[in-house]
Amino acid sequence: MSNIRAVSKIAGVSVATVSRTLSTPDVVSEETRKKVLAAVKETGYKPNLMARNFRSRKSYSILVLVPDLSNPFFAMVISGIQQAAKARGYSVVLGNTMGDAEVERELAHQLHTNQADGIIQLSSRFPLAPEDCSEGITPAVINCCECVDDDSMPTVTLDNVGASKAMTEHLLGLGHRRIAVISGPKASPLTAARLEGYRSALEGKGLTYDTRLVTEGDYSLASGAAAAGKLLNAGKRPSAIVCFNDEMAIGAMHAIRCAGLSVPADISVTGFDDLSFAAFIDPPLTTISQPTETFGTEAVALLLDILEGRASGTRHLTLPYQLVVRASTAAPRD
Amino acid sequence: MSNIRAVSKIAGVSVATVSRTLSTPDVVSEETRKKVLAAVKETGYKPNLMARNFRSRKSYSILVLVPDLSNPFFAMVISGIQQAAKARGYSVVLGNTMGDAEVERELAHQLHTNQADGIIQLSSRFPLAPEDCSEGITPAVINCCECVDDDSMPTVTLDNVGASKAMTEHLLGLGHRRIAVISGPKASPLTAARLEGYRSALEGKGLTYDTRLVTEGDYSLASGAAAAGKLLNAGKRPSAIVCFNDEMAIGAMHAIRCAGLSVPADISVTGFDDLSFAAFIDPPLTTISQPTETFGTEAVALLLDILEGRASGTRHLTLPYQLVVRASTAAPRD
DNA sequence: TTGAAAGCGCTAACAG
DNA sequence: CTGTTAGCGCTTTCAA
Repeated sequence: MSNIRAVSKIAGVSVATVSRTLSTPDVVSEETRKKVLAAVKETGYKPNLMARNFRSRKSYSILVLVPDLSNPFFAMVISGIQQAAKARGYSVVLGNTMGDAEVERELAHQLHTNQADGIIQLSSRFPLAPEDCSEGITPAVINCCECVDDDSMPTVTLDNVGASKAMTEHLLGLGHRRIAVISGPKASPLTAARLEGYRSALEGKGLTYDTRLVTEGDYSLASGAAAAGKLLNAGKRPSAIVCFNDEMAIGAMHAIRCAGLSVPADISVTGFDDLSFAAFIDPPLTTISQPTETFGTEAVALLLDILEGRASGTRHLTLPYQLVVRASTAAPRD
Repeated sequence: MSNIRAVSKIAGVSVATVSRTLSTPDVVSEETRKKVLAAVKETGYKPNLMARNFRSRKSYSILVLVPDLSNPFFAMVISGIQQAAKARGYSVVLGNTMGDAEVERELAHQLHTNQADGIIQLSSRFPLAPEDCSEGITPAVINCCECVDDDSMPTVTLDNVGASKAMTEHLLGLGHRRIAVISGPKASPLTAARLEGYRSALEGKGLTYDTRLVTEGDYSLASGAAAAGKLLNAGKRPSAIVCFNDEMAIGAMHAIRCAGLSVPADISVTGFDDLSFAAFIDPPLTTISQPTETFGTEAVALLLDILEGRASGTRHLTLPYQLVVRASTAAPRD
C-alpha cells in the first residue's frame, strides 16, 4: 500500500504538496498538480481515510439507531438517510437496537469514542448514557419519525395529530360511529399524539373517547391480530378499526377474516405508513402515507447543521402526511 | 476530551502502561493496574478508537452492499449480519446500491481507503473495481443470499435448486400441469438456479419446459402484477404460478384478483422468502422459508475467517430451505 | 513489569 | 505557491 510519502518522492515534491493537491487542488500550481497526479496514478495511491479522519478528528459517519430493521417503514427511512448521507460525504453505521435501551446506550457510546460524528435515533428515547453527555455541549443526536417529550433534541416528525385526526374524520365521514383503535405502545409519545388526533376528531363530531375501544399493539403483525381478536370478542363490535401502522392493520384484517367477517363490508380497517404492500393486498389498505425519503434527507441536514456549527437553535421539523383512501374502508353496514 | 497522556500523568505511569492496562491487562501488575484504572475513572477517559484503529490498521467495520434495503428480506438478513458483527466487535456500514454497479464500486472503494475491513455483498456482482483489486491477495469480499458464477468468491447461499424443485413438486403433487413462473432477472445466476429446480421437477414428471410459461420480473410488487397480467392474457391460462419472491407473488395475486379470478380456486400462487407478511395476507401464501438470521451469522463468520487469516480455502456454504404450505395453493379446478 | 521513543499516514501552521 | 516541521492519540518495539 503506497502512502503519501512515496507519491511525494516520485513527484519530486513534499508530502504537504501532495496532500494539498488532493484536498485543495486550487492552491497548487497547474504544473505541480500535474506532476503529483501523474505520481498518484503511477503508484495507484489511495489516501488512507482512516489516517485522514483521525487527523481531522472526524469519522464522517453517522450512527443510525433503529428499533427494528425488519420493519419496512424504518428500512425506507434508513434508505433515505443513507442516500442523503452519501451525498454529503458521510457513511451510515447501522445500530439495530431491538428497542433495548441498554443496547442503544452501548451503541451510542461510539459517539464518544470518535467512531461516529452524530446519531440519528429512530425511536423516542434519548440514547446517550449520562456519562457520555458532556455538560453544556449540544450532543449531535437527532430524532427522526418519532415524538419526544424532551424538547432539547432536534426532531423531524410527521404531523401525527393531524394525520390521525384526518383518518378518523374519513371514517366519521363514511358514517362510522364505533371506531376502535389499535395503538402503539401506550408509553410512547407517538402513540399519545395519534390518540390525541383520534380523540379530537371524535369530539368534533360530539362523540366521546371510549377507552374500551382503544387497544394496544406493538406494531407487529401478530399484535395487530391479537388486538383485533380482543375487539371482536368484547361487547359491541366496532364498525371500524384505526391501526397505528400497516402491519397491525394487516394483522387485524387477518383476525377479522379468521372470525368469518369481511373487510370492509363488516368492519373497515385503516393503516399508517403506506408500505408498498398496502396497495397490493386484499383489500387494498386505506392508510396514511409518510414522506420517508424526506425524513432521511431532513434528518441528515439537521444533524450536519449541528456538526458543522450551523445549529440555529433546536429545530423541530414537522412533515405533512397524506391520506390515501383505498378499499379497506367503506360505509358501515347498518 | 482526555487522552491517554492525561491518564498516564495522573496515574504516575507511562502512556505505554496505560495502553497495556487497557488492551492486555494481564501483563501489568495488580498494583499499577489499579492506579491506572482509578485514573481512567477520574478523568472519564475513553480511548479514541479512531486513533486505535488507525494505528492497528483495522477499521473494525464491515460494509454491507444491498441492492434494495426496503426489501424486507434483505433487511432481515442485514439485521442478522449486524447482530453477528456486533458480537464480534465489528460495526456494520450500510451501502444501499440500488442495484447500480457503479455505486457498488464506489462504495466498495472504502475497502481500499481503509474505511472497511471487508464487504458482504447481497447481490451477485463482484463489487470491486479492477484497480481496487490487489493482485494475488484474497479480497475480503463474501457473497450472501445470491449465486455467483465466479467461483473464487466465498458464498453463503440457499439450496435454490432444491427449494424451487420442492415447490414445483408440491404443485405437481396437487395435480397442476400448466405451471408458470415469474422469475427474477434472467441474467442473474440465482434465477438460473431456481429455473433449473423448476425444470428438473417438471422433467421428473415427464413434462417439458415451456418458455412461454416463464416470465421475468424484478422482484418488485409491480413487476409481479405486470408479469401475472401477461400470463393471464396469453393463450391458455396456467393453473399455478411459481414466483421467485413473496413480493412478486403478492403482486401476482393482486393482478389475478383484478382479472376477476381467485386464488387458489382458479390459480395457485407461490412465493419465496416467507416474509412475515406471508402468513397474514389473504390467502396466506405458500412459500419457501429461508434462514435469514443464519445467513447473516455465517456470512460474518466467513468474512472474519478471511480477515483474521483463518481462510481455509474458498468456502461455499449452502443452507437448507423449508417449504411452507399455506392456503394460496390447492388442487386445480379441472 | 515498566518506560522511552519511534512512528502509523496524514494535515496544518508557519516560513520562505 | 511550496517545503519544513510538528504533531493527532495510540500501539509497540527495545531496553532497562
